[in-house]
Amino acid sequence: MKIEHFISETVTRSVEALYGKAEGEQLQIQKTRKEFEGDYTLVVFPLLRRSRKSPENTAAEIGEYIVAHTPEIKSFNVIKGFLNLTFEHSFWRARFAEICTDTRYGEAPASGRTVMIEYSSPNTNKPLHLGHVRNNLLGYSVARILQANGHKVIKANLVNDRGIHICKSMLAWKLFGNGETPASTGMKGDHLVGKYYVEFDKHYKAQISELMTAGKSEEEAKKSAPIFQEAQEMLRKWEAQDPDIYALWQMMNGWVYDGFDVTYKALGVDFDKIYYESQTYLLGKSLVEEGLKKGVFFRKEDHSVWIDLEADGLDQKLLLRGDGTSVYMTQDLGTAFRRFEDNKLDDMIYVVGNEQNYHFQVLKLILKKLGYNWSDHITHLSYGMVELPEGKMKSREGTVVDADELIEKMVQTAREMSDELGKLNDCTEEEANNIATMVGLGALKYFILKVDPKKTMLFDPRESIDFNGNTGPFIQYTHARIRSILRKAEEAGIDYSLPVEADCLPEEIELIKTLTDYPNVIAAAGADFAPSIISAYAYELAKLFNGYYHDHSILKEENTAVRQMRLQLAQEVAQVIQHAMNLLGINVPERM
RNA sequence: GGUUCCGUAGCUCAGUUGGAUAGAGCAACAGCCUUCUAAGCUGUGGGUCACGCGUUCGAGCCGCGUCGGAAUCACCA
Repeated sequence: MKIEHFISETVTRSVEALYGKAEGEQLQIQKTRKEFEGDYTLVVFPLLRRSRKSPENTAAEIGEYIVAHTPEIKSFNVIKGFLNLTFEHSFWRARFAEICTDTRYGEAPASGRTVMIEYSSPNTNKPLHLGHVRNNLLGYSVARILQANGHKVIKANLVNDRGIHICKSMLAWKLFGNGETPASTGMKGDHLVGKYYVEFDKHYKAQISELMTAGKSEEEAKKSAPIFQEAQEMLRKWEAQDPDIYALWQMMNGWVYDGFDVTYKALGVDFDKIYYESQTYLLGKSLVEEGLKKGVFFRKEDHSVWIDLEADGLDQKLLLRGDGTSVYMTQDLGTAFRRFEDNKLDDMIYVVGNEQNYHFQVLKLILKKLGYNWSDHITHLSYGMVELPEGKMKSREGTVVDADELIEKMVQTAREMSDELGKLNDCTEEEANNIATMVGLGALKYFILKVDPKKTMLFDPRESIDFNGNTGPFIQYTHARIRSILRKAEEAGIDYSLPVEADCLPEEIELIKTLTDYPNVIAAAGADFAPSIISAYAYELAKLFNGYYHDHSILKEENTAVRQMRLQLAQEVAQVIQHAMNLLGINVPERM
């Protein structure tokens, strides 16, 4: 039985026996805080009306009753209105034995729900940067967490492969590229295409200032710059499926996809479905027709279609241009509809930056007004910007942190640090590289995932590369140490798989209690889409074990039963750490 | 101006449905390698939880207001 159920049932029964049945009132039970004696605590303040006694007397009365009627509970103490209950060691041992035999500990049974999570969704005109890294890591981790909560998860990526941005790169490549390819330059495809996007911008800016010195206003200059008009012409040709443009588009996008694949692989993220906007951008028009018929939308004189959301505190929003072409919102209405219909989704989660909060607010509202109740099951997992110590990232000013460079730097630093510390001296070159990769990426991933998604976060490259403190490598390190102990136990032929009856130290009880909490942590992280809850837990567990590890010997313990219990405990801690890190998409090395 | 979000130690961040004396890490200082991995452990100092009012036995958390910051309010995606 789950421990929370056991406690709440026990306490509820006792309270009812003393004061009669409660009327839907929830008892407040929580883990006892470290500075007090006890395992679980009942807050008695809400019960005072029924007991008609002081908080202290009420708590004492309940405590006496519980201890007298519950063999598993050893003792109680009362501080103000808090009743602290202490359990017998045998109770914790039994609970620990349950955890050890559960091979899928922490994971919830199948829920029968299907959830789609869309993340990454890159543009194909430039490489991924730090903002995308946050997006990808969040999306992937939340997908893992939802799986652990028993849901069927579909990871989706909607690639924005068409539009004026890619045409800019294409045009600049055509004009100035001299036939360069990833193969001929040795450049990663996305970086090569990105290079021409920058190239376009350079010429564009030059033309604008030229036109402005010739007397045009900035706005005019922006519109009439020849290179810009040429890019627009290219987009028109693309939409008309001009064979030459189409071939160029396919070739350059292909380069970008090859480049993205490398980055995704390095980050350890993947997808079940990849959608391309070139195939979905015409969707949604029928929904607009439907909305017009229902009178939810209206048409203006120029034939453009709008919805008036002023009554909802928002403003008017365009849904279809005057020439009948669709806009972003049209497409998103269409794709949402298709996805719910095609996949029988229960929930849809979009991992998209907070600059689109308004968009998703409107999207949900419109679907609701069209009568689609599944609109309530759309979640925008919004995340804040990643800022640098010097200020904001601006791609045009060259202050972006490139994802590939960052990954390389992290791995390289991990390698340098471990060489310096002599950590990997007896590894082969290949092993050492693998470990450095896990550690470098672990540092990066943990650094990003431990922050609440909705907050703007500061990425300090120097701090992220510091492997001390509340970091991924610290947790990985704890895991590696435990594995090392277990290897040695195995070499010594110690069998610690059998149940043991040793008494536990307070630190050991503490560890078991923390392990007991793991399923709740996964559930909470799943409900809030919050990898940060998992990371906080993993750190707490690792820290707890580290302190214990320093103060008590495991292999050298002479009492066989105690040693077995400690080995079992170590093994279980390692497994839970590994599982938790897995949910964050972080690999844990066997040694480091 | 409207909408949404943020404001917690010098810095970066936690803080579960409202509960006990608000927690970590970094930085600073003082200890700890003859003993299972020192990428570690132990200790010290550091706070008007932006501010005010309210609800409550009880507020960092809930409500209202003020101040400060961010995003957004495109026939871009």
